[in-house]
Amino acid sequence: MPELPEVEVTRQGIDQPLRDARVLGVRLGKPLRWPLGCRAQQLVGTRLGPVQRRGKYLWLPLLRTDGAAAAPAGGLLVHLGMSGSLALLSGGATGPPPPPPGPHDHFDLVTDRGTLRLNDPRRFGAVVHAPALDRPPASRLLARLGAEPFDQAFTPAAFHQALRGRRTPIKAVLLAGDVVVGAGNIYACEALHRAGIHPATPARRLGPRRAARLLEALRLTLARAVAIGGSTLRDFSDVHGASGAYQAEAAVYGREGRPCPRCRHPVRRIVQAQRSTYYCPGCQRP
DNA sequence: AGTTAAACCTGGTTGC
DNA sequence: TGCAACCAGGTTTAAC
Repeated sequence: MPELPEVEVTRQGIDQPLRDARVLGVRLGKPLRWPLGCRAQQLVGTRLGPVQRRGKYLWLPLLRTDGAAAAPAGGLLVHLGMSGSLALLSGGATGPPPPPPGPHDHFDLVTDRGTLRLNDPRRFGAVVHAPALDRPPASRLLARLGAEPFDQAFTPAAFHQALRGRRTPIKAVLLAGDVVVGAGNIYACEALHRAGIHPATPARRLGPRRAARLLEALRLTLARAVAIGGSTLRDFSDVHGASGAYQAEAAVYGREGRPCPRCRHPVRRIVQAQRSTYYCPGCQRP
């Protein structure tokens, strides 16, 4: 489920409501992809700092307040995997207690401003404690990530340069996330369609003009998705339970056999790197 | 070194 | 209706 837009929508939903929230407790459900990496009790009494996003990861900084001074207590690195979502529930001092956890609710962060609950049926997601973003295990998980797509320092020329020498299909390069992060299967397909580039094109065959066009298409696609709440295929919802709307305006993803909105050719499905790729053979060129 | 499979886990859909 | 096979938003790890 969650690609960059869904993660960013989630970040925006929890950042302000949980700013400075005091952690009152932690509840763990079934095991996620990796263990938490610290004792739950270690988090109690800390306060939440500004929630950040790196790629498809969220970073929830925790500060320990010792009298007047605020000492870093590390933070939580959260990944939503394929089927995860976060919900912000009432609780603590703000209202009625949160509903009891369901069978797929695997992590609760109970605070005085509500309970942050991770629901993840497939359990590919994770909540991992680290002393800092640039220290293990966070640094190890983030080490291979490419540029942030909205980083203006990541220029079309830099993107073009990063694609040189890679004969892997451009779709697979976008998915790998070691050049630029954020696109998963939906938005990789959509960005390539918007750019008019065939997904099987070897990355190194993209010249500076098409590379620039693809980066711009990726930015427009991701920004549009963030603006309308991301995509909800099945599991995803924002922290208030609302669904995204992008899936309704996808041009090719999940639309095999239906006409391309740009040129009316039937959308085709192929498999690349064990994933379905949707594209239009009429207006996406190798 | 660069690319490609296998693995993690659950649930919904499709087909016999 | 029952059941097997296949599919799904991601990423790490091991193997060609």
